[in-house]
Amino acid sequence: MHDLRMVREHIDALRAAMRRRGALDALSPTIERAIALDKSRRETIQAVEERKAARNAVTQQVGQKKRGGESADDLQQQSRALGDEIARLDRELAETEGELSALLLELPNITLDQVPAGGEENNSAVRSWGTPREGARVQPHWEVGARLGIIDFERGAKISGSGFIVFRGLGARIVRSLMNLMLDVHTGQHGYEETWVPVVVNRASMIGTAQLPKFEDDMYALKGEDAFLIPTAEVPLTNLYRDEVLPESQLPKSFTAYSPCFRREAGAAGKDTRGLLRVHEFDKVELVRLVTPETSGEQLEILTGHAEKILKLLELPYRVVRLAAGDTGFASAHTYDLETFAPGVGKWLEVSSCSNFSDFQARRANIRYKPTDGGKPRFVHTLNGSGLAFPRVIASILEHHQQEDGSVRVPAALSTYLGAERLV
RNA sequence: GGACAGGUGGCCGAGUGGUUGAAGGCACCGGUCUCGAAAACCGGCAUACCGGUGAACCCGGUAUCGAGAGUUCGAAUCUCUCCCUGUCCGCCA
Repeated sequence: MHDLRMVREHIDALRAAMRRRGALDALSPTIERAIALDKSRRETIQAVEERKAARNAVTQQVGQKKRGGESADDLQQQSRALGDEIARLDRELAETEGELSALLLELPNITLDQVPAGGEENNSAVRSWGTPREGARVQPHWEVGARLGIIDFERGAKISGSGFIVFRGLGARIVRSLMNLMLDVHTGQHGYEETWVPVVVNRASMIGTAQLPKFEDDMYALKGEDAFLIPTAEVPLTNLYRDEVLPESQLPKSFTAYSPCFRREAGAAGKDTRGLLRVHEFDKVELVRLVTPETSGEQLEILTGHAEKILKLLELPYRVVRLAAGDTGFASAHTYDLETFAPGVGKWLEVSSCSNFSDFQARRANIRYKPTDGGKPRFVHTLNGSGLAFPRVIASILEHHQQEDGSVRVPAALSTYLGAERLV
């Protein structure tokens, strides 16, 4: 969400930012309407506050007269009349502010200077690690998984529906091992606080991290309650300090959590339907950081490095892609996608998306910090990234580490947890 | 799920219709005192929004006592709904 004053005073910058996202045409009416509403909002505020001040003066006189035993019928009459006007203006104001804040929630974040304008075609790899493997003789992961008996797609679909997976035997154990590996590295080497959070959250939390109101169709909503299954642990983790003020000395705060993630993928029907590439429920270890505004740029580099570390440990070649403005998520100001190559499907798979949200989420969620120098509370900057998402990592492992004989080599960092060096 | 009891400023806590944004205390900041510190004493100490030509400061106004709605000339105080917390009972992994 944007600061109303910023919208008012830097409207050109806002328009330019929307243009870089390729969304100016679509959002221009929203911006114009917001500006108009802001103007009428302030006019109404002035009108209503003037009357409130008048009424306050009158009712005080009523009080004095009554205490003196006098009647105050005329004053009461006057106050009642003012009250009627106030009620009318208050309704008008509520209506205006309701529409205005709804509009503000629809505007995406402003991307940072280093983010190129335009869409996906302007994404650029900023670095890469390892060598993507030639894939002609590599079996896709869904065939490997079925052949080894570690992934049961059919029964997942039977018990839950398409896009739900059952891992079995060593497959299930791989999930548990990935969870332990990632949490151990992020807590032990990267200094994150390990957390275990609810996967059901309320509407306020979903608005705080900007899944709502725009993406409600992609969320699993609980029947009979205003609550949702999380699409990522980003939601509970970032909202931990919603409506709180942290001492600056506690920043940066960093949290990691394993959680299942639930996504309806409403807009993606028919895309990546095979295998593990796009499922409705998956597992992930998430990284979240709350930092001071001055440091969020460097903090994104740090966080991205933490996610990369896992790919290195799993010996999976990857590239780091800086997303162009039009491909950058709604709430993000700067995003790096981590993509690992899966030779069996012949695709780069996004296994992590590391973002700096600047103060966009902090403003919505009202997460602030008190500066050490004694200044007024300011909004923190929030960041998060997957570290990493399991299914595509598993797909990549099954394909990249596939051997000539069809078995799969387990990288050393993982085999410690798995208790097996090969999947046969 | 049922029955009670509660939700007031950073914290504790007073306040049941009218100069209450809110007593008192703690914490915090400044000062006096002291060689210095402690104690004592004095003073300060909420946030948001609107306006006063932009910013800083300042000034005026409005709102805020869990949230929302209502009664009233006037609500922290009365009524209703909801949320949350505590205690007891029931149920349950």
